[in-house]
Formats: sequence, structure tokens, C-alpha cells
Amino acid sequence: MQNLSVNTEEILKKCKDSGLRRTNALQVLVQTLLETNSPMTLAELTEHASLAELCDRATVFRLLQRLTDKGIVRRLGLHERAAYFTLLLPGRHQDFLICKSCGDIKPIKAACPVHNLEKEIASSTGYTNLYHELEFFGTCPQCATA
Amino acid sequence: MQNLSVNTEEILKKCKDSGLRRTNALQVLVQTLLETNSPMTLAELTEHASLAELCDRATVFRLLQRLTDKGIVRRLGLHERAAYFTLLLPGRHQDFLICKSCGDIKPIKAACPVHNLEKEIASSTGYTNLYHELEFFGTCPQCATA
DNA sequence: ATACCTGCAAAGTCTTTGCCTTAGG
DNA sequence: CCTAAGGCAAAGACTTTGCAGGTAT
Repeated sequence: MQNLSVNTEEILKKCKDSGLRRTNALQVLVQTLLETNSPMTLAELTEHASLAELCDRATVFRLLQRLTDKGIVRRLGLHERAAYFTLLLPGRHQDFLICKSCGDIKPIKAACPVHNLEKEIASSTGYTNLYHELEFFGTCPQCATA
Repeated sequence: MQNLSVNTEEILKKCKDSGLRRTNALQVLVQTLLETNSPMTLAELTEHASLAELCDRATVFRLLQRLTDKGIVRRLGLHERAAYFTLLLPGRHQDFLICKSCGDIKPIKAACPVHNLEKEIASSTGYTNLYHELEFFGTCPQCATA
């Protein structure tokens, strides 16, 4: 553990303020997430050079869980761990509004503001078959009350 | 099986054109997806009144697989079935570009065009703690070559 | 000293597959 | 008929948890 960048320290401070203990595993995990600067799976993190020998999968899992609870890390993707399927109707693109608490999914009526950006990306990156998904997450009024 | 709407028939035609056989399970699955008009999990579909007594979970799974292959259904969410985690850095919102084939994830540099819509949604739906995720999917140049 | 953290191993949950039977075209 | 589709049950893949011992504060 040397060469902690300033940002890592800032995040570790937030962790401490949230009541987490400054363990080796926590420090390295935060640093790894920060350096990679791209979403990572539990498996990728567990097998990453910096963490592989240092700690167990369950530890990484629980750290991520705590960090997510504290709002320091975000878990991407739809509700829980289930695949979602939807019909692909020509000319009918849907974006969604999802409750993080109960998992309720509603289509959004508003026009999607992303199509232009999509074209730009296609030409600047060389990706083909491009499409996008846009999801808004939050707490629905029902869950907020309960 | 009565009361098939016109749209269901249109989709079933596409299925047939793609080489799928018109089975009972297929018809009911398509109709259910169409009526629900919102992404559904395998479990939700399997337990849905219309399908529960009609066919096995493996059947629904394989139907969804075929429909996805044919481009009639889309499977939402990130690559494979693993949770992705990322640091939640204040003031640094990231959107992503993801290869459907190899799962590679890159952050996008462009400014995110969605923030205004987000505010609109917050006030029109009563959702709180709103945030969004925007992902572009496609085939990366490497995978396109291979 | 105490409450939090960790490792190990086992249990859960949802997905995926093998194999044989059934049925669409 | 011939080949795709379905049922059943078992195997996989990733996640989550219980418990006993270790460690930051």
C-alpha cells in the first residue's frame, strides 16, 4: 500500500465518515475501482492482481455491499439479478423508469433525447449495430411512504 | 388462444419468417410480452397466468433465447449475468459504451444529454433520489472482424 | 475491550443444458 | 418423415450467508 492518490484518500475519508474501518481490503478495493475507472464485476475485482492474493471473494462482496449502502459505490443494472426481456418493436423505442426499492418498471412517454449522440458515437468509435438503453432509477412514491 | 390482436399476428409472422414454428407456447409468450408492454423477467413470464400451466420454464427460456437471436426480443441490461459496480464520484457522471459480443465497457466522453429530462421526470412522477444510467450497445470493431 | 471485518465453506437463486419424447410443416 | 420444440431433471454460474476467529479503534 503505497502511492495512494489524493482521490483515493478522499474516498477513504468518506468511508471512514460513514463508519467503515480502514482495512487493507477496503483501501485496495477503492483504489482499484478508482484506477480502473469503469464498472467492474465482483469476479473482475476478486481476480484483479491487486486483490487476488489479498482477500476473499466474500470480503469483496461485503465491502461492495457496504459501499453501496453508504452511497459510495453504485451497483449498475436493473433490479436484482434477473434478466429482463422486451419485444423489439420497430420504430418504438422505450426508455424506463425503475424503482430501486420494489423493482417496478414503467415505460417513459417522453421523447428520447439520445439519438443524435448515438449517431456520433457510431461514427467516432466504429461500433456497429448500435442501440442504447436509458433507465431512470429512483424511489417510487409508494416505497418512499413505506 | 383466442382474441389475438393484429400486432401479435404481425410478430408471429416475423417469427415464422425467421424459421420458428408456431407453437402454443410461442403464441402466448409473444402475446404476453406485447400486452404487458414492459420488460419482464424469465420468472415473471414463467409464473404469468397465461403461461404458468402451459409450459415449462426451460421452454420459456429457450423461446426467449431464440427470439433474442432473431432480433425479435431484446435482453436488457449489461453483459452476461454479473453485477457491475462503479464508484459514485460527485459531479462525475458516466455513460457507457458496451460491446455485446465481448462485454468490453468504455466510458463515453460526450456530455450527457439527459439531465433535463431527469428533472422533468422527477416532478411529473413523484420519484425521489432520481438518477439515470445510459448505455450504448453494439459490436466493437475487433469483434466485428472476428 | 468491543464491535466490526474476514476467511472458509456451504446454501441460495436464477440460468442453462442433456436427453429423450412430442409435434409442426 | 424429419427436424425443431418441449418436459423433466440435473448441472452451472454467480451471489449470499453462518460461524468462528482476527483486527481496527
